[in-house]
Amino acid sequence: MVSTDSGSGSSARRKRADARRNEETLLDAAAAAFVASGVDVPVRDIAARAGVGIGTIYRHFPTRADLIVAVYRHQVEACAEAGPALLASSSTPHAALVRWIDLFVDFLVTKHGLAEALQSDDAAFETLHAYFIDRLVPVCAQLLDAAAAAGEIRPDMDAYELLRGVGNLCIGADDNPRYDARRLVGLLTEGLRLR
Amino acid sequence: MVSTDSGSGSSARRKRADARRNEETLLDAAAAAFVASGVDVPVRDIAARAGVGIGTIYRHFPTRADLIVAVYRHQVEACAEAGPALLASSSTPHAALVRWIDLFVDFLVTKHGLAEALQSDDAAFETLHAYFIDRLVPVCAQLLDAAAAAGEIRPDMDAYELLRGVGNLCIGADDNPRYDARRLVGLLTEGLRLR
DNA sequence: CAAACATACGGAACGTGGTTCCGGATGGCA
DNA sequence: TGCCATCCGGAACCACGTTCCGTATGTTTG
Repeated sequence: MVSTDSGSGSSARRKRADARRNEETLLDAAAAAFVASGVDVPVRDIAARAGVGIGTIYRHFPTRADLIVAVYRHQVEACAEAGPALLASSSTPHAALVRWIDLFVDFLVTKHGLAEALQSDDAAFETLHAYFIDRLVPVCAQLLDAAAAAGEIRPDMDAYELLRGVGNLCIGADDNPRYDARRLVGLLTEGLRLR
Repeated sequence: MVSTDSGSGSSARRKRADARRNEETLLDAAAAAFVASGVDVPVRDIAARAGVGIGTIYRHFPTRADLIVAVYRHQVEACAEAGPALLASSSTPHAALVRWIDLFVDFLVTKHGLAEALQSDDAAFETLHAYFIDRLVPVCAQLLDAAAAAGEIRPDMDAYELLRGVGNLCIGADDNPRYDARRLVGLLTEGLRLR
């Protein structure tokens, strides 16, 4: 589905060996650079870290967003797949929703600058934005629907809006002891509740 | 208190006439540019609009943050002063808090890019950040205290955290019909409520 | 009124970071 | 081994913030 033509792709023509090697190296270098300096680390730094030229990055990942998506794809997929699982294993749909959102928040606040990039209106991040929305909004909608059907939350909440809100609340959450995104998100889900 | 040495300042030495004129022109040009292209409009554009050189901007406003603060100072002051007034005129402290936050949200969502700049960790925006915090956190704290004393909200909410949260929720709120910051902020204040 | 000085102006120039482009290198294959 | 498609490196270009200094102009003083 999500054409991962890298790695051991079999469809289309096989890429040259050095190209595949470089793609791997780049993903590792980017992941390390993101941890060290945030997702807005200069492209040149990633290239240097990987020991390749700048052009090589752009050939493999046409935009910075593609690189970010590639680095975090596994984790986003895991988050998306956790939705239905939580719905099945939690005591109530609302509990599942809260836990799932916690998962999302945990993911965002531990990736320096990712929440910022996600909400940026810079055209370069369009792909990133689209990927998160495409993958996570349906999951969130399913959880919201279940909770609404169970009469636990107000029925008029839009999944896209909620996810953006949560994402926004995660901005600036790292290294700021005075700002606890989790608490605010908790307030939000509490406000969602019907009473 | 907030030394506005421009305009008709009397303390210290009087600035040269052309300098005072330019400062006025720049404030007008910046305000217009912010409306037209957001607060992150290129400095050169503001200079061109004002018909002055780039150096002139930097002499009057050493950082972009200083310019933004100067442009919006009146509105921020008005918002700050509205706090006690609302507390006196509203039926309950919680109502006053909600109305005051609405005021703040209205201000932020109508200034393209201001919410983003406010939460940016860019060192250049330090002054902007500090000004908003200094001026608005005490007001918000007063409203929170009153509502907490009245037993209307949970007593453990920090004013700084709440303001940052609200500010974050305002990011990307303009020209996006799918994202209504006001509704999410409403959810937040609802979640604050004791029940 | 004019000289002399302080103050302010304009914009070239520099640093940084993203992105493009193309001459040269190199893996895959006959 | 030789050829060609593919890929690599990094110089070069663009956009933007910011600095710096030679020049211009308001202001003061003789």
